Amino acid sequence: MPHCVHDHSQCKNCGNHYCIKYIPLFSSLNQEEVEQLSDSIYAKDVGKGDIIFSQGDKASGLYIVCQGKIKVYFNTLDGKEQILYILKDGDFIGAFNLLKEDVFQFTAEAIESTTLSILSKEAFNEVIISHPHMTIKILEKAYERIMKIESLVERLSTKSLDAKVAGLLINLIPSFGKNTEEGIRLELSINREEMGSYAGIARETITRKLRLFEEMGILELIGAKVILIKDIHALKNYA
Amino acid sequence: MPHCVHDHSQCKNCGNHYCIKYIPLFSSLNQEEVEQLSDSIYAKDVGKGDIIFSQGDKASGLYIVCQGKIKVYFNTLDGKEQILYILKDGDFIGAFNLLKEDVFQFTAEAIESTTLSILSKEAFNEVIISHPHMTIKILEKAYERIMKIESLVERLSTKSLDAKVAGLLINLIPSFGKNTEEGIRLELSINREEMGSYAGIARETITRKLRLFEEMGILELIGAKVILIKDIHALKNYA
DNA sequence: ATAAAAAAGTGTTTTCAATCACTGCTTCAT
DNA sequence: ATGAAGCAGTGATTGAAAACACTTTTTTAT
Repeated sequence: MPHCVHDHSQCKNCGNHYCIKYIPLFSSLNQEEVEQLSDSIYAKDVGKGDIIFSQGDKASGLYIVCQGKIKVYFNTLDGKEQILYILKDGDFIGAFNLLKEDVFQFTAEAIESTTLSILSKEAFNEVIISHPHMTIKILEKAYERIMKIESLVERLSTKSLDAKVAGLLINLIPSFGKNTEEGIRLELSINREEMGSYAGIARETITRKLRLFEEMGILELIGAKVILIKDIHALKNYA
Repeated sequence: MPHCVHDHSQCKNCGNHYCIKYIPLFSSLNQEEVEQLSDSIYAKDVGKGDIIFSQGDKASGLYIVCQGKIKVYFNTLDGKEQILYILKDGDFIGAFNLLKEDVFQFTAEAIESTTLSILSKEAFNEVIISHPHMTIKILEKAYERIMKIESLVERLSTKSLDAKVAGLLINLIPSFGKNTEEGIRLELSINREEMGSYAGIARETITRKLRLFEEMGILELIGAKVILIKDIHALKNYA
């Protein structure tokens, strides 16, 4: 279903007027440009566990997360999944693959109910040729992605498990964290297995290290899906 | 010393006429643009082991490798170095850091005698604003870098050491490999320690795994610095 | 050419996280 | 509401790579 341009009432998928303008990537476009683009952008709803694209698929579009969260991962030789990124509202994936005739090296899967905007390869190429300031915007996003993955390398290459788990938790804050009086509340939509596959360690080790941090008073485990980080400074000292 | 624009005789640093045009990043610029840029580009020679910039330094320029090789690494918590990239002729580093007011998260060190071209932050910002097709070129390079680092994550997250070492060797081919009749000859300017710090494993383990591959007939160790890959297909099967 | 220093190789020991095997706990569907 | 299935927690075991300690080789400097 195409995205709305003029009025909320025209769009069943999203709750915003002029919703394309609310996608950070397109925020610098004017009204006319937004209208042009709206014909090439389609919204798609996916549920938890749904695969958006798979390792090996030909890259055919730019996927923008409007609402929800997806994980991007690949399968290692030893049959495990390694998460590369967790994307939330405003993030996108697939742009760079469109510059070259290319195949996805990873799989994207929704970890909660998610609304995506999908821009076709053709429309994408047209936009970046005609809008240099958008190219710069994409370049800035590319840089963010480089920073993220370089810090993932940093976490993966650290031998200390304490540092890995602390680093993981800090990394999860932008995706799942909410500030409260007691501290930062992580409301996770990933399970222990997935936490492990993001940090590159075993599920059991995640459990044990979280318990360790809890015993030290750094955090509090509220059920399996909520972690209250009570002492962020102490945590940062580990990472 | 400024780069030559007009004639070899004006440039003591490099052996090419119009040498800026030989930097792939600038290959699309016309004569006039090259002349404009040449005032802002300086060449610098560094020797093996020289530090080009350090973790924590404010990013102040774009560093282009004209001739030679540099390693880009950071120090992990446990006091080890993790190599992120090995750059060779035509590669550059520091561009993305200039988009934001930013500090280098890693150190760059020459691993052999190297000639660099350094473009100031100001000149860089000017160029990318006024040359959209150069922005796209940088974006393409950004994508290459993303691909490289994502494949590093893939190698680091694989548990099997055989796969790590095989993956390392394959990764070193573009930097150090030469095709010969007997196979691919790696003439390394990094030592075993550095191979280890690129693959995220111990020096001794590199030694042992290389010996293993040699016993299997996949490669031949010619001294410490030369590796002849005799069976690239077998090697790829491991990675 | 030679000594000194750095790098590489090697056998042994140690360590610590993965794995295993199981129990307890949620979540989900009907 | 209830059973089933998936997820999380836990203690014991194991295995493999890191670390260690040393020798040998190579490189570097004088």
